[in-house]
Amino acid sequence: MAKDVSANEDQASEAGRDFIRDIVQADLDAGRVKEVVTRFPPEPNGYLHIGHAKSICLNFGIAEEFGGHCNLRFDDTNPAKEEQEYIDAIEADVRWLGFDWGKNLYHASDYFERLYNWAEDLIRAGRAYVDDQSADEMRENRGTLTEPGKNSPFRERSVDENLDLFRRMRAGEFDNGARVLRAKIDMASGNINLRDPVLYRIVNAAHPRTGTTWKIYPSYDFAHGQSDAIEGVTHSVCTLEFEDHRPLYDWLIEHLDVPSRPRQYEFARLNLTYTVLSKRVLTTLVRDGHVSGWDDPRMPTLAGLRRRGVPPAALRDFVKRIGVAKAYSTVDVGMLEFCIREELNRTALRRMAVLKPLKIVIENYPEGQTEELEANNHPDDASAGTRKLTFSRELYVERDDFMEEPPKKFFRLAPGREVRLRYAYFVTCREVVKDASGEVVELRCTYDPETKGGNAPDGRKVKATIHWVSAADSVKAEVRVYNPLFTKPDPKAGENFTDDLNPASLEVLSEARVEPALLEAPEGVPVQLERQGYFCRDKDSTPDKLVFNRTVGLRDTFAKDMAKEKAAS
RNA sequence: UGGGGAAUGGUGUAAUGGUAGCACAACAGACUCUGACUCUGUUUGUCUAGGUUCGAAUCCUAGUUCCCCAGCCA
Repeated sequence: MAKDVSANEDQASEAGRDFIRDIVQADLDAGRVKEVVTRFPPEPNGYLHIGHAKSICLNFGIAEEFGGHCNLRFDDTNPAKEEQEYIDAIEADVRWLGFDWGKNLYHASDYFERLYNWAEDLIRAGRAYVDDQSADEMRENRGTLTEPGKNSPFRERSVDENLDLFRRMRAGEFDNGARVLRAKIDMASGNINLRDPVLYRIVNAAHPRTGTTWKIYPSYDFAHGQSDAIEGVTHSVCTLEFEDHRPLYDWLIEHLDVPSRPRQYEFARLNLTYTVLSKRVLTTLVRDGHVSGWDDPRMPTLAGLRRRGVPPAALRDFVKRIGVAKAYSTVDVGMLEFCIREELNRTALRRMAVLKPLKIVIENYPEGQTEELEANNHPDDASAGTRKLTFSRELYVERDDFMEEPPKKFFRLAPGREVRLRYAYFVTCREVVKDASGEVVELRCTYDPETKGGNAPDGRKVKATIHWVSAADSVKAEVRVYNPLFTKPDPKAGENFTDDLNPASLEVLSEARVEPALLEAPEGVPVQLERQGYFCRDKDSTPDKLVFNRTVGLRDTFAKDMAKEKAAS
């Protein structure tokens, strides 16, 4: 790692304000809260993605900045969808992102008994009832967006009957879906969440933590606010789609004897161009094999980003830069790439590798001779040290660094042209060797021995410096280059989302050759392959086959100019 | 006349009645043993129409557009 790794974190301390932090500050100033308590409350029914990173950074960030704490709480109220695998992955991902909940790890399921007792309280107060209607009947009687609903025929049951029925629900006397417990609020409310929302339903499924102890489970609405209250959460921060749940959240807190009074605030969730962050779509992508798994490097999951080589500091920086607001917005994925490059430019060691090799032979370099040349591990950080590169008569350069008929702005190798091999010598292309089909298979070159180390004593300049590896020493590797998973900036997230899937999201370069130092590259730690981008060794690597992932390419104004010219002509 | 939200350059986000700022992107240039990095400069914005005010992104009125809600999901 290069020096000054904490530079980004220092900037983080001067983190910008947003409307939520303003509210927190005002509550502190007014003495409404003494210690700020937030929570990150994932449901363990999938893997965390970059949208969750925004929420994690917000919740943990606020707690940290105001000297409070943030709980990690699993909202595990629906055993039909939840699995231990997800619980484990979520904990690992939050830690990886750089946050520590200390001893503040909780589960909504820890509160099942207390929640149940509160439900009985509500029944005794005449504010909840057991409804025998089927799901279909309930839907019909709920009304529509513009028409009020109709009261359930079971709405006026006696407290005793409700209590008896609810206890029997708990005891497992009824089938899935036979009855539910509902809050008695207002079937004519314009807010559909207030039309007697379901508080408990019967679910016959094993819960990852409570097993088969419970036959009934609280709904999100009944569990969330009360869990916040139990934990002393002061600021319950969630996304915009819960805005019209807030009246219900408040109603429950008001009518229950809870130990504290949390408040809910909502912010806009993250959207990214060329990316889908819907859990349903991500799950389908994995299940139907469109990607290799939750940690496929093309996935926007934290596991995928980690495997791809994205440093957690880059993600934190990204979240800081995009801000927090209530306006619906879609962030350009280019912003993310910028944050990744910025972090990696500072921290990643430099190496050389040729992705699409083209052999060159230095005709005037003695056969069998080799020599060691010194190369910097980081251009801006001498403490990163140097390494040796082996130069020899036969080398590989990048195919894209040679053109037989170069256009005007192409500065690299071409017949008769002299370029610099990085850290080595000036070489001149003398002859182009082609195979029967006319494809260039080899370049015959000469080198200037006077230019050792990369500079000419006569002061002559060269317009390009290109990377290379030695033919004998370099190691074969597979390099996986990732393109966006979707072809459109605003891909469909509905049933037919596969229409927008990018068939070329994965490019495998199986003939790459890397310098020997890369044999020791640790998995997941990116290096810069000079002039190309940031890459890290993938977990698929074996002792005889190295596999690298491209995290992100370097900015490439040349390629951009060429593309523009091509488009113009 | 169902309820709840949101509108500031291409994108994201500030400005809480007083010079519309920052970042990304884009463009032009400098530098360069990475066509990277870095540096310099430039372009581009307050949804619309009225009103209040010395002064409006901000306040008022009317409109427009977009998002969320009719799970026994969260």
